[in-house]
Amino acid sequence: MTDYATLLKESGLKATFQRMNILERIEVYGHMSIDTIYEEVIKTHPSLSLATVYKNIILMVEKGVLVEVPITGKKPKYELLKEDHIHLVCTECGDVEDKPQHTVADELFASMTQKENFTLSKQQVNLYGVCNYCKVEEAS
Amino acid sequence: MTDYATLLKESGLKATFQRMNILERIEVYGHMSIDTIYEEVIKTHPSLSLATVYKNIILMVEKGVLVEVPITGKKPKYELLKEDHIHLVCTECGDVEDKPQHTVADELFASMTQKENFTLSKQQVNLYGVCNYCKVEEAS
DNA sequence: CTGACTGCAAACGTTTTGCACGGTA
DNA sequence: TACCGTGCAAAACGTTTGCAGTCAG
Repeated sequence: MTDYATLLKESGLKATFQRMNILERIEVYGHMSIDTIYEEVIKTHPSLSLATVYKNIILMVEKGVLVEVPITGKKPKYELLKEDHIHLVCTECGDVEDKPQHTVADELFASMTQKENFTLSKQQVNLYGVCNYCKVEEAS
Repeated sequence: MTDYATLLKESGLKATFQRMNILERIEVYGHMSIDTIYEEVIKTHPSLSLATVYKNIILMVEKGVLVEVPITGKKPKYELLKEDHIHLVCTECGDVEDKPQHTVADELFASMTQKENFTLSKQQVNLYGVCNYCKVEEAS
């Protein structure tokens, strides 16, 4: 459980209830779209405005509190900035799974950064495929 | 230089001038957004409608002629379906670079597919970072 | 010739904006 | 108290849709 108030203040943002609720919901769910964040937070904070969600997501991405995860054919999702990990993004359901940094992945990063002259940001290594749940669904 | 007419017909689509122009521009540029496709094609085909571009991109992605490449914080780009490769996506300028399939990457795919029960589609391995051009820009 | 495709214009949903009010520090 | 942040409603924007006319096969 993160101290959202401190996190926000360290990023130069005021610790409002709206922002802390947004961060708390994202931490619980892992990865959320704007819509889902809004729908979740109004359950406990019904006066929340969708415009406020938009403004805050943009702001918190700029400040590096949140990270945007793009999804093929769908709206992007947002997660808290956390330690390096790989995203497995399901092309069927859009679900995002975090996987710990992998030694093979490290080699790939080193190779790309050195040989290809392209500095990889490890927070954004997104591999697209079909998750286990959707594989089972497809078979039926 | 691909035979776009045959490619389209094999996918069950009529080979219209609009579609062939769209495919030709995408092949030349490598990766394009809807806007850029429209702006490019009207240069040689001024009566083209933006709605037609939307309809055709959606259709050709469905038919597997085109592949959508999601870009953090930007609109998606589209490329022709081609042999397996890795996408290096620049988080600064949004530019996409293709890199040939890498032996290290193959190991990563095998690992994810076997251990993690997640079937990777090799056409969609997108690594985000900062390209060489933007690195030079940032330094100034 | 016929169904698929196009272009237009309107409709739609999402995101952004401006502003008066309210809350944090 | 001062300013940042919120909520509202309107505006702007990107995308989709319906339809009448056109074209590829």
